[in-house]
Amino acid sequence: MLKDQLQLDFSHLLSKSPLLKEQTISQGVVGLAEPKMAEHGDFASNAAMVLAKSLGTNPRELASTIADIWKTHPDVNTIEVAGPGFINIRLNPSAITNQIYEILTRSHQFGNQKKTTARKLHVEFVSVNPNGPITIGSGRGAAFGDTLCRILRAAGDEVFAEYYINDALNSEQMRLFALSVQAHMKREAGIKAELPENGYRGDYVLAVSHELAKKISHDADLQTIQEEVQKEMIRQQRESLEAFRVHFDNWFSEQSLHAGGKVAEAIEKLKKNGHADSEPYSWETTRQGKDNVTTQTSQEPGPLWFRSQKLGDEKDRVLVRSDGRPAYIAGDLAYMQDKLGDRHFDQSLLILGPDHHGYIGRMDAVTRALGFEADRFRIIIYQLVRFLKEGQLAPMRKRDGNIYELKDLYKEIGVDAARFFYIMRSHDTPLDFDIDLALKLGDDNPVFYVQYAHARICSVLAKAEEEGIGKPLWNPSFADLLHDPKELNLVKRICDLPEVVSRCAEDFQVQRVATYAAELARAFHLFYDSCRVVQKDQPELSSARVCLVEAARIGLANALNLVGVSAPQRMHREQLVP
RNA sequence: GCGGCUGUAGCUCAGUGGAUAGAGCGCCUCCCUCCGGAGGAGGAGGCCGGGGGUUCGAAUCCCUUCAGCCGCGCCA
Repeated sequence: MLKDQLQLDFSHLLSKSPLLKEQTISQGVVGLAEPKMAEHGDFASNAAMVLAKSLGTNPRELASTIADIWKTHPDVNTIEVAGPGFINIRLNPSAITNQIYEILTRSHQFGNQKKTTARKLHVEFVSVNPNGPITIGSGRGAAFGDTLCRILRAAGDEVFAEYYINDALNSEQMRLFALSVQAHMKREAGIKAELPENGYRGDYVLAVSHELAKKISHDADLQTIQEEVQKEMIRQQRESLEAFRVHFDNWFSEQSLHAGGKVAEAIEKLKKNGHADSEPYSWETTRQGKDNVTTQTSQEPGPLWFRSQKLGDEKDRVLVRSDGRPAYIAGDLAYMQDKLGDRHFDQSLLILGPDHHGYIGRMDAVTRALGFEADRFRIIIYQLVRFLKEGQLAPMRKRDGNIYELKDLYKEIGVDAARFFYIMRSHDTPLDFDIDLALKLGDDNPVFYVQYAHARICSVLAKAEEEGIGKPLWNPSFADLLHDPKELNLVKRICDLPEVVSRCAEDFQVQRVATYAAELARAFHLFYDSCRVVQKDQPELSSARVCLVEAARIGLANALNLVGVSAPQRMHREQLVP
């Protein structure tokens, strides 16, 4: 927006100057930034300090030379050199307020960018095993992943969100889950049945067993039970995620890779590339105290090894177990080939929880072994969520029956608060989710602060309608009517959105959108406190301010939409009390 | 041991190599004849974990060290 245009204009002006002709002047060299202190102007440039060295001049002298050049720009009001060589620029207020026109015009598209070459991105997230409901732990991945998808789309990329269903029939975990369910079904039918060792317990297992007993007999073969119970768990997961406003373009079945022969194909490709073999030896890794000790044994026949260590992994991996069943990584291999090879995604992003660090090395090896450039695949790890209830650390394990489901969380505090809380902190930071605090938050809740600003604007707009101001179109003559520092600050804050979006798309730090929303809400509240919008005796000013306030509403609504939080017309206090 | 992440106000955390370090909560004052007070103004509270380096300039980049959390299966 304004800043980009100025940087472009300024670099153009500089490149015409004989003094600086030798230098390559790009937008980056101009380096406009918004100073923290208002007295330093609307924008400051450090160009003189950056260029001084290569030109062999004094930064302050150079700064005043540059300042003289930029002073010719029509939007510049005053320009001065300060400190070690900063160039502080104050713009004509109308240059700032005229931005309102563009914001109003772009409306719900405001903040979205167009890229000359949109990347085709694949984003996989959540993908929990179909052996339990979505927990509050995976909820972070759901909120983060969905938000990231929305932001990447806004930044101009083509995004395909996919859920990878771990439904392989040869999965040990799923076999154990099916066995556990079968045992519960038998018990319910009054038949004595032992739960397998490390079997699944807990209310949800009983519930799903009960549900399944209505459809099939406990005598059914294990594969049928596994298929049916998976179907039911996935249905429940999907329901929870939809209600949490988390959308997937596709639910991808791991089993389809096995059944369709894609796993076998990928394994063959690896063998051909020389990255897999079944040398008749194998290693055994045992744990001695704190250390892993690897000893070479010579068992025959050995498994098929993926020689991932040569590709940067910490050790080789078993690709096909000694008994001929493919290991989990074989599915990953086929899936990668499917995404980057068959479906031609430019890049594949995989969002994983904190218990998957070990994944990075082997997946990078998988990418390389298949012959893809390493940077076409990227894992993003989010850190642990801990969940506190009544001051206690609440367990989330799936086998002790005491899980906290994502569903329960958003039923308690609402989807808006839950989503906002999940993404308002960097995914790199561990998150303590105190449910009691979240419940009593009410007034202090940052999401309400932002939503309240939006609702307040809607009230103002309704008031304007009542007073006959309606929804005026932006008139350039309004630009000069808005000159209060709070008004100018509000416009500048709104204008930050496009840059926030691009930066988030670069480094995945999506909490910046939440920070933006809170800052914009603050700028609005500050404005609201000192500038009355609807004033009968000043129709022109009122119209101008209505435009400004509508622009602020657009900024808030679009930011909230990016993080999957609603932008309400009004807030009801009674909604806070369940 | 190896690897990942984190260390910023009493607490929870923001922070684009830039000038005097930011918010919320909590604590202490104050502001509604008024478009929603779920708001606003002010106060107290900081060797940005320690040390070195790069730079005109470092909370931010590099190295090192300390502390905390997490991960390292022919499980997925």
